[in-house]
Amino acid sequence: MPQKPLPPPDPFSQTRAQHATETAEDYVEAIHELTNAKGECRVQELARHFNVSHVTVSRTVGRLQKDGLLETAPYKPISLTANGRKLAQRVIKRHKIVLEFLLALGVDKKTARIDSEGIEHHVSDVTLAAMKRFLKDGALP
Amino acid sequence: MPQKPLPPPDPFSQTRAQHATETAEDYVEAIHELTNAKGECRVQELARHFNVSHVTVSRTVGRLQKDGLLETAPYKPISLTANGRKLAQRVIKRHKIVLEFLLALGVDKKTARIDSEGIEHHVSDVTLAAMKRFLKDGALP
DNA sequence: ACGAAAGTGTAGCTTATGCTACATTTAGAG
DNA sequence: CTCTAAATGTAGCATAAGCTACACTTTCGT
Repeated sequence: MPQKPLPPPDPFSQTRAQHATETAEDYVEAIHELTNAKGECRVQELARHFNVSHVTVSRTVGRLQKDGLLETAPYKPISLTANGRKLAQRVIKRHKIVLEFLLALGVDKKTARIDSEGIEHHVSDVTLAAMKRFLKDGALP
Repeated sequence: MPQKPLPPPDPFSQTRAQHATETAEDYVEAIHELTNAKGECRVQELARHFNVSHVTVSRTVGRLQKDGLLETAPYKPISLTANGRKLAQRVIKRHKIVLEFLLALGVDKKTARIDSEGIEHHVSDVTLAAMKRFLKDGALP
């Protein structure tokens, strides 16, 4: 007999999940750098950094806390968890390589900065390795 | 005197708008190629192509029609408008350059295909020019 | 010509990301 | 110490993109 339709096995997926991941990466990266630069990281700072309202930041921070990437409390600063720090370090390293790669390619600094932020989330380990090789060898394989 | 708060001057912006643009680019690209390959483009084909439900495609197609990028009618195939075709050609050209660039960099075909789809939306004209130059000269400026 | 299968549309739910307006807390000036 | 300004939180709305379930067309085989 036809059973009751199974509960949604995959509540959200694909693009939505990917965007959520990109957001997480952007946030941990920013939190890591703002913390290093200013000693602590505040909602308002993130809002300025991303050029969005503090409300948007506040909600996203809540989600990332639920996901175990950061910790905070009402009216308190935001700090990364061990997991968050690990992710941040990976993301920052990747971002740096992409940026340097674009510069090596002859892209001007301002454009390279902008493009690298968009591109970084879509660079696989394989492509990242190719960029590193290029930066080191200055030539093709 | 404090006037009534102005009506929202910018109903949605930034990330949301950018994602919407990326979606538009992906769709016109796919529609252009599916039309070339199969003579016509159907909702179901797009759903298979993007690996999403036909409902998602249907809604997005409605928005893109409203935006003047394509035309369709209930139960009819989808075709690009002049604007849609123009956008598609730009996107396809850019995508092709990014893909060839990654291949030239030594990235394997499968990875290059995947990464180029993520990267293409974030490559500015400046960076695209740098990639073209690299493909042509095979060296740095 | 009819009935089933495939395709498409509609209703309604979810999450993620934006916003404004308003409430609350914290911190700093006096 | 108080009182205000800045920061943060909450309520409530919008859009975009994902889904399932169900209804309706089209198409195609028999």
